[in-house]
Amino acid sequence: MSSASKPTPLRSTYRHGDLRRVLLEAGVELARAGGPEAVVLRETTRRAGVAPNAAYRHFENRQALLYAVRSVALAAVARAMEAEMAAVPKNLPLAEFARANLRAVGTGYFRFAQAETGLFRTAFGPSDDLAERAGRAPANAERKGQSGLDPFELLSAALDKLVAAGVLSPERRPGVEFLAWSAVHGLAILVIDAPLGPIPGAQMQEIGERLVAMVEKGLCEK
Amino acid sequence: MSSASKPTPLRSTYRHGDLRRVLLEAGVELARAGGPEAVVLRETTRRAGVAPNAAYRHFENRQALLYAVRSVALAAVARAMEAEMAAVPKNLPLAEFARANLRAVGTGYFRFAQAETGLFRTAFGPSDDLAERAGRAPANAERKGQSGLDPFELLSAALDKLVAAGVLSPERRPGVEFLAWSAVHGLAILVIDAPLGPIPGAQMQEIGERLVAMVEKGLCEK
DNA sequence: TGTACATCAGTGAACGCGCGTTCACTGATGTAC
DNA sequence: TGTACATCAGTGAACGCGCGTTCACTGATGTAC
Repeated sequence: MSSASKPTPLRSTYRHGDLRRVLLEAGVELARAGGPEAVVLRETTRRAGVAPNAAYRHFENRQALLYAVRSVALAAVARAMEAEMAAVPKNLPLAEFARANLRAVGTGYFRFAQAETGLFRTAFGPSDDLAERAGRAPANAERKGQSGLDPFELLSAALDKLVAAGVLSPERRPGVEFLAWSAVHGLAILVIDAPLGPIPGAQMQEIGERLVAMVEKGLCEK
Repeated sequence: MSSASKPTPLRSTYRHGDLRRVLLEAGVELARAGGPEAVVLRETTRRAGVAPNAAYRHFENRQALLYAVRSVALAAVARAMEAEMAAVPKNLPLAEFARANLRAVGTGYFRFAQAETGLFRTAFGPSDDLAERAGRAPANAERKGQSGLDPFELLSAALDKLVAAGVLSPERRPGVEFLAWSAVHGLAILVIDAPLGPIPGAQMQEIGERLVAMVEKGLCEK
């Protein structure tokens, strides 16, 4: 047991004890820096200071690790949205509160996309596994925020509040989350990928506000 | 020169004569089937019936090939939008025509995303080369439609028409393309990646219409 | 019209890379007696 | 309290894969004379 020659022991025991968590955290770190395609088994184990195949004791394969990371990322998005919602003044009139709440959902989402691009892309990027898309991976406690809701459920709840406050008519309610989500997600992509060319940062904030206003207006008014 | 033993000659001359075009077409085909990450040098040359390194006579590297493919994809999007716009009745009142024109831009874009997902993702996917993002690859004739406008320019033109028709006030005009683009692009992503889970195809068409209506309303009304 | 020659498009072989995954193993741990 | 043993988390080595890219080459083409 000559321990001096090893490059970085990082752990004195033969058994790790908490490798699953450490691998997951390393995977999240990779996702944060490089998006879903950066979540790679070999690098993950390297960071955990462990042999590449050790991961197979805790994850069936690379895809399974990526799922776990994605759940963490989704939870992070949810928490960012919740934080934004928590900043909405509680003493507003009902209708106004409901609107502010929806705006908070949008800006929370949007800000997270700006601040944590890699995690955002991991959370919402294409799931290359068709099984997941087909719904084989259903509701997952891991992907939720403190409120117990995932990002999409937070949006739905905000829209329900809008109906309850009489701002959005009930018959227009069904499917509205898809419209709202499309707009905000599209803006997030605009910021992340800049497919239309770079946008001056100064303009960005204003565009975000105008977009949310557009959604609110386009959705609610007769 | 025993030609019988070769697996598939595909070409009798030693020189190809038109390899650049053939490589580009093979690359487009790969993009069509698998998006930007499928545009891979070795497979492209394989399809062209040529040694892998032959590509370097025509493209500096893989990235250069991908750019060329992206330009073709952008031109295809532009043509799809133009086709949709051409279907707008010419005899409508000015304001109505301008609105219909904007809707055509949106639905053309959206339909292309549905019909040609791989090319769409190639056209608008993240450009992993920062140089391109920074603007080193400026206006490119290749990426335009018959009208000489690229997809983004088509959208801008439609919005200008909206102003000219008095539907959109001039002071609200600046930056509006980003709002409109965000909404429609977000919907396209919704369809392609289904990050919110599968959406019944029947609902899809309706959602598309409602989204475009939302944009129109949210943009124009006071 | 015929011949010598420069050009340069495509060849063949090889490189190093990092990846996911499988195999037979080893040795620390915790439990049963 | 002490010993034998089963468990199973992590090891070490290896596999095959497809990729981008570089090298020195070869031989068909078109031009100059």
